[in-house]
Amino acid sequence: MTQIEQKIDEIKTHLPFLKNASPEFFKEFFTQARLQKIPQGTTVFWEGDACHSLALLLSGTVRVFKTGENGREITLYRFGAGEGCILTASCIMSGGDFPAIAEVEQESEAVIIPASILKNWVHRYEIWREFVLGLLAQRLSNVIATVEEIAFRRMDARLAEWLLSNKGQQSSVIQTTHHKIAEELGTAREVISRLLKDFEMEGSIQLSRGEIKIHAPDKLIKK
Amino acid sequence: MTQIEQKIDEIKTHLPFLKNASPEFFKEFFTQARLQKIPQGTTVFWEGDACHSLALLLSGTVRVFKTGENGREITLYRFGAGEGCILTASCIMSGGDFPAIAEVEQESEAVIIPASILKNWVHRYEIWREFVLGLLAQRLSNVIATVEEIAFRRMDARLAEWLLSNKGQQSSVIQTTHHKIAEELGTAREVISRLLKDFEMEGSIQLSRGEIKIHAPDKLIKK
DNA sequence: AACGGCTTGGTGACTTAGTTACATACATTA
DNA sequence: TAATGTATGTAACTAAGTCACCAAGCCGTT
Repeated sequence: MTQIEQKIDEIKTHLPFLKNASPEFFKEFFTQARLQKIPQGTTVFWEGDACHSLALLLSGTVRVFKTGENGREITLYRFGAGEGCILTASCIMSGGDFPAIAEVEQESEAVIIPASILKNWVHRYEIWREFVLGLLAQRLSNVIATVEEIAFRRMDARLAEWLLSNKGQQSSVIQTTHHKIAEELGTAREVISRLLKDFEMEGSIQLSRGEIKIHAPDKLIKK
Repeated sequence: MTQIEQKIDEIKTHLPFLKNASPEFFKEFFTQARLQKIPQGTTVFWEGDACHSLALLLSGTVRVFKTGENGREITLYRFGAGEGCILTASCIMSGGDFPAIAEVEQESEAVIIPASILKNWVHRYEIWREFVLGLLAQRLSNVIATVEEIAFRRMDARLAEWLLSNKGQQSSVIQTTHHKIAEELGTAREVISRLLKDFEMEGSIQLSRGEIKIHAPDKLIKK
């Protein structure tokens, strides 16, 4: 197996929709696709950017978020291997601007598809259409779920849930700062510190600098 | 001009994308399309519904909203003539459930397209694709704007804005209840009553049962 | 080790928003 | 006009967000 064949194989495992592609699309995809490593911390899109290309991730994760005047942030969703920044696709198709900020959280390797090619493929290949529409639909329901979260649920419940779904399988330790959690959930650092202190008081967790240890997950579930 | 020709003409003015349609698509559209009147108050979709057809509005408006356990509601967006319930299209294309509730606010006349036909057209007609993708992209950015609103902006500012954008051109009177405004903005009736009272105290508006009269729009703009 | 600067977390006081539980006021119809 | 239902007012309390500042831990330099 040549190096190129190996790479193609790797890309296929990360972008499963390619497995059902016609030979024609398959060939064209690999003719146009350009591989690129994107280092951690890179801002892929700024709010208001025109979109010139779509990134399909093979590895790493990207966080898409909004910022408010007061400097607070809220995460809309993240995407990882096999997914693309569908907001890009959305604004390529509709000609609008990118309405948020997208930042690479963990170093990513991505296939870059120029905007004009993306649009062309949407019209020519069913499999690509299905892929793009599927992602778009999924994002829409992600963001609607976010609206529901922040409109109706209490902060302590959201925080408890976040803690539970962000601990490792066995470890039960989370390495993060109060500030980062606040940006996840769209609130202020002080609010998170306060609630975490409460959780610590009731014995659910234990706090130390840059680290949260979960002692009683069952107590958190009940929130 | 026959009655049918007249109707076709009317539909064309409400669904402008048809003006650029190929004769082939045009013919098929009018073969499949079924006209239907939907009375006010009808719930078009319940949360969790499977979607069997898409409604394209010729007149009237539909409100799409979420409800929380405590009975509160929040409006995600509304759509009117020339637009379709794109969440339907989204879940038709991705096979998911409808993640919210859609209710007819003002009696509507709609063209009903069965799910299977919709999907078929997406693959066959560029003009239909553009239409569907355009709506989808627009909804996504609507809902993202909603997230920003509720995550970062103060209630008094949101209420002031709502009042200003819901008054008539000259009238400056809004016929509604505090309860309905609360459901628009995703908060409790008491909060709206309190803020409106404050606005009245400072002389911006005047309250009476079922009615809000705006006296000093400039004071509201500053919020 | 001592210093300074930076990051992280803690805290109190205050404002805004959401909840609970009623009390009134108005409007429609029996 | 009595009864009922809808709309609004309000007080008391809890939850969340803001502001101002402090303290502790961390890291590099001297």
